[in-house]
Amino acid sequence: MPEDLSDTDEARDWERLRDAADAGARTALIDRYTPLARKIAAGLYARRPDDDMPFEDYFQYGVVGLIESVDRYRPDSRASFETYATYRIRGAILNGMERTTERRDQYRHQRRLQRERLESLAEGLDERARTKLFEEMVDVTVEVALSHMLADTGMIRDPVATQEDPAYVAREVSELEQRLHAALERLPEREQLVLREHYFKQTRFESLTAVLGVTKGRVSQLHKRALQRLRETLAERQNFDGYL
DNA sequence: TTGACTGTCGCATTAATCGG
DNA sequence: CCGATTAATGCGACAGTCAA
Repeated sequence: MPEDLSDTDEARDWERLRDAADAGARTALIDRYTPLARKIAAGLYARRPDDDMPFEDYFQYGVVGLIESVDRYRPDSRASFETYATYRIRGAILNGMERTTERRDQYRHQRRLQRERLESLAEGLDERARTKLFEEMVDVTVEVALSHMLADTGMIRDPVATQEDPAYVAREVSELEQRLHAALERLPEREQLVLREHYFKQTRFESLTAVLGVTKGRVSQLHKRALQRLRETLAERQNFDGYL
């Protein structure tokens, strides 16, 4: 975050975000407060009960909370954004820790896969590799976002249910959720199923073989293809790089 | 006690291949 | 060409062994 961003810039960003749903303003605001998320994550990390979760994940959950904050905060509300966001960021990290404890094994496994993907790019950063790195970042982000949201809400919110359930009507759905949901909806049925089962219910590929009537090798291929499609869809619309 | 080594398990991924 | 299977591969976690 640039140090010289003035309060005026920030006020203008809030205005652009609220009035015009300006993606650039949104990213700027997220960038501006990322250090806050890092600070809160560091505080919680220092008092961590165990070593199950690496710092990057505290931070990652913090950023998710920050994004939610930016999307839901009303500039004209009484509380300052920092106060509002601090509460949410903290909550997001604590939720993340709780879920992590509950699903330790699945979590570790998932992390390994994510790490692999990024580490495979660590060497020889020429221009082509950089492009690829960005694509991989989007890919990993999609996975992290999916596991976070699907696990958190039980399911990406169903638009039909949203209309019928007053509790949901009142609740704002974040832009990222909407995008993911839209992208997910566009996937072929079987690929959707793989993602929903795998990320929401932590269903192993082996168990999906019975549901889909295919072997786990095929499930893996469907999973890979689904992520690829999601990545392409999300990359079409820009600004996804603001999420990590 | 410790830490290096080895084997095994459970999992996802991938290359090769098949069949419609 | 596309969807699917099979077999091989790779990886982390974990447990057991054994010498230092």
